Amino acid sequence: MRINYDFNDLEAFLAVIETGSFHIAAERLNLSQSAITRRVQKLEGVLGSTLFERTTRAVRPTLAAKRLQARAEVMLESARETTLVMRDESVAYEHQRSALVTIALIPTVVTYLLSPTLRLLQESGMSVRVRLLDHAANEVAGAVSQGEADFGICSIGSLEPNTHFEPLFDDLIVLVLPDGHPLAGQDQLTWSDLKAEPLILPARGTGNRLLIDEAMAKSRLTAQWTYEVGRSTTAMELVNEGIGVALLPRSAMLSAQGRTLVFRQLLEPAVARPVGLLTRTGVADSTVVGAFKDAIRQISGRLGALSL
Amino acid sequence: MRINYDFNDLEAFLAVIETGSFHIAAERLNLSQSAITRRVQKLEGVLGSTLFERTTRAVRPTLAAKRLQARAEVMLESARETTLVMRDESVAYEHQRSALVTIALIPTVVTYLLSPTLRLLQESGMSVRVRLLDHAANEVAGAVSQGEADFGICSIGSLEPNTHFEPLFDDLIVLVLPDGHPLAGQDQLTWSDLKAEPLILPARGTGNRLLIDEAMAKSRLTAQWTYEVGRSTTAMELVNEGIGVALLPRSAMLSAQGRTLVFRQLLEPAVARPVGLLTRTGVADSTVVGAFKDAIRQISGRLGALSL
DNA sequence: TGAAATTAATGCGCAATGCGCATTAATTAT
DNA sequence: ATAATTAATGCGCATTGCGCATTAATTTCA
Repeated sequence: MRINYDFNDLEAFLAVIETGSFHIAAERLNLSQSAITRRVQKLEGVLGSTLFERTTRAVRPTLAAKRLQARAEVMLESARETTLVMRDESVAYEHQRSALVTIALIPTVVTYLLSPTLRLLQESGMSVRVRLLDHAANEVAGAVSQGEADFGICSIGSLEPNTHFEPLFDDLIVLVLPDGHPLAGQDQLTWSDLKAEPLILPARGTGNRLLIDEAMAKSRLTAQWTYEVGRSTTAMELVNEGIGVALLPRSAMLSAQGRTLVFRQLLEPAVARPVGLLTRTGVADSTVVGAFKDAIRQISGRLGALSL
Repeated sequence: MRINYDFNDLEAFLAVIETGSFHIAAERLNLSQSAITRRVQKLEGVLGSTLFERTTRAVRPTLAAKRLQARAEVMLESARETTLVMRDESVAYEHQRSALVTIALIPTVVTYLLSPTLRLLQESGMSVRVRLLDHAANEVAGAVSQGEADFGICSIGSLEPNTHFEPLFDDLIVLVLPDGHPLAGQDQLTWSDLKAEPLILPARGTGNRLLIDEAMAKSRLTAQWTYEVGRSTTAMELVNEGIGVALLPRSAMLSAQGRTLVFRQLLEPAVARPVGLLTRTGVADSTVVGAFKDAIRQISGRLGALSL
């Protein structure tokens, strides 16, 4: 779809609605009145709506104009902000990074990997601020690629061209159930066992969702979800409250201790994703960042595979 | 501020970044390759950033380009939606959404409000898919304002001009501690008690963070955080693992049952944020959306204030 | 009631912008 | 070394956007 109006048309429109006059709007924007008329006429043509009921003596916005006003304001402000951000971002950004480690990570690895790492570094006397960008995997990759984070811990959902992935462990997709659920009585399940259950699935577009959709296709199931969530913690809350059953990474269950939740492996096919360090290529680590990575590798090697 | 680029420039830019090639992008948009080159050059000139590192054989987006990408996508989609809406094609748009409810919400209200609501609606026989956009408060407001969600449940961090906020309950900021912590022995604490603790704070730019910074300023404390996190669940994991103590909304503690965590109210000043329903103005609710909101109001009225 | 004042719409001509075609320059692949 | 590929640039033409001048319409005022 081609857009046949531009920000200057929106600017003229807003000036007219705010001043209630074409010629005053023209003065405001340092244009001629006829240029303002033409911009508004252009907008009316493209959008197919009369925006002002006007005489040579009075200008009144239509309902359509009122509906467009808020949108136009948002669009114009967004364009202004984008211009400013693109022109100013890099200097301020670089300056703020000197005393801080920023790690982008999927939240399910906090208990398993990050907490032991932070404890180890605390015990070794390291004192540094840590900013955690706890995102979904796609956003972790984006944050690393864009240099917002020094490095990432995620699964390889979407690799960016300027990043390198170092696997640490494999994370199985498991079925999360409330204790006492009929399916909890079996040690292992297949995807067909999900047929009659109200399902809680990860959001569209995530790597986990793609894997689940694939596995269901292999099992000739259609993905009949009832609830779709962005965060594994939300899913676990809903399971805990008896709303449904969820498909989640095994590592998410480490933060579920004390909950009346159980998990079961799904076979035919078993689904797993590698989780690891994501680093931007061509950028040297600071001493602190290198120490963080080494500590994570050490902890991961020590812990071994997640138990089932 | 005059905007000297337009939606077609953004469209060309996105086509190049998505295809990784000027001439493929040109094919996609039914333009010549030289027109694509010129549009990108124009954008680079206006925004003052090189967007692609390119040879005649390879095109790579710069960091600046990755930053611009998300913004450009939003701006272009907003313009497209505006065009459709103004042409009254929104009738078809609304029709496609009738079998699904999309709710944007801060995750801390899942246990307290959403699960009881979903259970109530399940018991009343309502069968509908629910998409949960479980975001930070600013993103909830954005999702509602842009029509991505039918409504939101959030605290009033950033109100968008086309939204209406209906308060449901007040959410206190509390100190979250591991059981057995020295400060856990007191029923109530002041902000000065935090001085010697490794602090886990919400991310910059969030409403909770602003409130906390304010309260610390009032107590003549500087915000000496050690860890900064995006999600309250990450904070709770870190507290549970003994990494530090966290400042979180009271409602977050409802999902901490079974954990060896306790919370304590902070006084002088006591800090609270109203949490409620966020609705886009000028848009009528479908029957299903109205039922969801009524159920939430009913549950909230029944539950009353969060206990301390 | 008629004349004056005001203001949006339109015609005209000129400058600016955007485009495709053809060509050049650069970079890979063979 | 040559061929193939692809982004950049020159050129000319069509389209778009503008201000000035004028027209048409609508109020205001004596």
